Amino acid sequence: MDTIKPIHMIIRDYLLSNIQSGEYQPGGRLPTENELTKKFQTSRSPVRQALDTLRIQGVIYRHPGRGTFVSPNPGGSDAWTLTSIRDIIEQGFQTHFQLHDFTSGRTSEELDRIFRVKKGKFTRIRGVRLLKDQPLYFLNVFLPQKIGRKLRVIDIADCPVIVALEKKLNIRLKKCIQNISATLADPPLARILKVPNQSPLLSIERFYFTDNEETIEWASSFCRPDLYKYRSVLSRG
Amino acid sequence: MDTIKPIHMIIRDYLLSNIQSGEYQPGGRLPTENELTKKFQTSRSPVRQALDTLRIQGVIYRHPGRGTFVSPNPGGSDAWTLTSIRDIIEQGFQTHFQLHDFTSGRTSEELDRIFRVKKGKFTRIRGVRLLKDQPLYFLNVFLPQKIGRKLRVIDIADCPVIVALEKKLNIRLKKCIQNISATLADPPLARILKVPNQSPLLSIERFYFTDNEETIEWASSFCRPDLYKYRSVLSRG
DNA sequence: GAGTGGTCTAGACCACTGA
DNA sequence: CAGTGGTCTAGACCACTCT
Repeated sequence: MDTIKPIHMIIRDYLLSNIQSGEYQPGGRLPTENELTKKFQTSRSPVRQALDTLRIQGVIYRHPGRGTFVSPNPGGSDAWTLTSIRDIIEQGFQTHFQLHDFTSGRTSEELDRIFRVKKGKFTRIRGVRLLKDQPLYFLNVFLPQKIGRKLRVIDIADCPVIVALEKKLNIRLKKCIQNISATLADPPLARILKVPNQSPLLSIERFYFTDNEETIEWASSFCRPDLYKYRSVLSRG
Repeated sequence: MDTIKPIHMIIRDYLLSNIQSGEYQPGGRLPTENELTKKFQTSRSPVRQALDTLRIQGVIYRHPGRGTFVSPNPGGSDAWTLTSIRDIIEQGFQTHFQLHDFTSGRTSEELDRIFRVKKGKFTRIRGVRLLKDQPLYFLNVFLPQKIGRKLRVIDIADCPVIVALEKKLNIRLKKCIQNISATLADPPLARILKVPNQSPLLSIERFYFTDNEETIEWASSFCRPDLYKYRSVLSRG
């Protein structure tokens, strides 16, 4: 926490926490821009910036002449809504990670290609993420070894890997690209996830980037489709 | 086209088309805010609004002090990047739809729940979307019958259903919520998609909403994971 | 008519990067 | 140092909605 938070983020977080707490009900009306400028003693710009962020994430919707409203069903059902890196982090804190192994010194041409290096060495972290002792997904994370060796098992025991990178090593993740596909559970995966052999699995691959578009982490996960549904919101460009 | 396009959309489309045409190369630098304000004879606000939109969609990234750059690999590989409703529409135009059937008068309690009505009647459209004669996914669309009966087969022959709704019926779609999961191909689906029985399929369910958060269309699709990969971009909230 | 959000103007100060 | 993007101010006009 070396920098102060801009006003638009303060307003965004204020609204978000009031929506999550139920202060503003789904379908209910939010304060108008005018009211927010008065409440936070600011101008329209930061207020609109906060509201734009929430609208893009599908949290609210707005209608000229009528007002701003909370979108129905923000996360009510069993689906995980992931619209920003914040959501991935929050998901990590709401679930529990069971570490399988944590090894260093691995090499592969595929990893060289992903991280755009030559004959690199990498650290691999594998484990299962659980919700109430139910396995949600199997996770397979690769980091450049020069970064991975600075991490200890204790660092990733109670927080997501990306949070450990940010807090311990002060690496700021700026962007994440996801590829989503479907696959079948082979016998080891089936055993780990407690599903029948040859079950369908949701396969999510994530590339994490820093400020400079450097790839800093590659994660591949295999999710139980009955327990883990992926939800996203698209709006008008 | 009854309304004029705001400046920020003009700028956004200008940049987008120059990126897609290769005028601005991946990793290359875009004009600065200052240059864009001069080029379009406008102030910073609409310029920033255009750039913010593109950044959220992962098309560009920005760095204080350095400039604005085109993100690498915007859609280069075989994955479909869907970050807005525009992308879904564009995907529809880049592929071909083979209609299977188009029926009206269907009822079901599940549909009543989805469209928040009581004992409603619905129109169902089913078919396959192809790329170069290869089946990408099987599509199953439901609309309220009062809307569906205004559509003719010809209306959806050469454009996506959502475009037909907008052009023919002047219904403006504002938001789309997607649920993504994985499932297995049953024999009929396997035959249609030309994959082995019990193959894994990516299952994408989409709810389309109007201005007023009214559900106007429900679409369920089953995608071949080898030909259809779903990609999305997450950024810092 | 009063209020809403959408758009836009014309300034300002800041931290940061590169030469 | 001049230039970049990030943030913010204090206005303005518009189309739309509600009553």
